[in-house]
Amino acid sequence: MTVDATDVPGPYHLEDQIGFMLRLANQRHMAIFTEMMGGELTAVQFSTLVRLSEVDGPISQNALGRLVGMDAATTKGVLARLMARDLVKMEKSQTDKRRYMLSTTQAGRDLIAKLVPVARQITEETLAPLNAKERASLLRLLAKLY
Amino acid sequence: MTVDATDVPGPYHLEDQIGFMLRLANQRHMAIFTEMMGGELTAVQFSTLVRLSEVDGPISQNALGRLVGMDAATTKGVLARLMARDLVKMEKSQTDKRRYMLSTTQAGRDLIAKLVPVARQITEETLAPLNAKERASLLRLLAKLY
DNA sequence: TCAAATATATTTGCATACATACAAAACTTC
DNA sequence: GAAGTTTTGTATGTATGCAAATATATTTGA
Repeated sequence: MTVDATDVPGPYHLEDQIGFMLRLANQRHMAIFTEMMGGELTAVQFSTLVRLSEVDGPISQNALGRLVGMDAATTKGVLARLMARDLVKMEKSQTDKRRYMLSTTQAGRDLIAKLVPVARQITEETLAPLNAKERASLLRLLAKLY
Repeated sequence: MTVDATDVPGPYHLEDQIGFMLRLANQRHMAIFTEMMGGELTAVQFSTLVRLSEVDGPISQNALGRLVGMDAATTKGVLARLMARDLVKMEKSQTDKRRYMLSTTQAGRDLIAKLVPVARQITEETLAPLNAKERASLLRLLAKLY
């Protein structure tokens, strides 16, 4: 009877856990985002507005939420805040009475145009510790995880 | 006068942004964590309890929070929930009247012993799409980001 | 066609997470 | 040892994020 080293896991270090590291990296990014965006939009609000301006046909609330990776409850709150600032508008669908049809306002499109360059700088600042090859590698690996 | 291609940024795609990808990858991990942990502890509660059992000398609230990457306000809530379940205990420091000295209870240590194997499985499940080399690379790159 | 399954939206409750402001205690420095 | 700074803990408000329950409307399939 022999001992198999693979049966003996090493010590459990938080720093070796993907979840712990994802949380810390995300926190660092969020700090950079909040600071550089100067409180204009949160990261989720920005993503949502960018997506809506991309599809820019009218789209339902849930469908837009899915495109940004938010569940229905979260989506409702994010859109409520965007609408309160007149960056997004909502109309009842004629064909499907459950739906609201969402679209950007001119103010929403103007704000996106202004903030996209800032968002590029935020990405640059977050990735500053990595070279070009490492950046591509990281994005590729993250994309595999979901 | 010539045109420099580096002056013309390409289109802005959310999928190329590190922040968007970090958020999605983290979400996927959290879903796996919540499901496999069966509601015993949240990811942050687990990390906090593991850290506290590692240092296992008494430690102040803020100091523990910093070791897990939480701010003071978040730390307070997390510890309140762990204490309510008798996984952590708190005593007033004699030498520093501002401080609470935190330590794990026997129930806390027992729970950690039971859950560490589950946490290993959660990490494995989250990283399932990657081979060994990719996993090491991802952890290394994430560690550079904060 | 009508019942069952789906899709959409809302609401509530709980758990991070950060900004901000505050009070008390301890430390540093001159 | 007094003044200024730092640390610790608390409280509040805002913003995700998910689970679960509810209600309504649409689509599907037997």
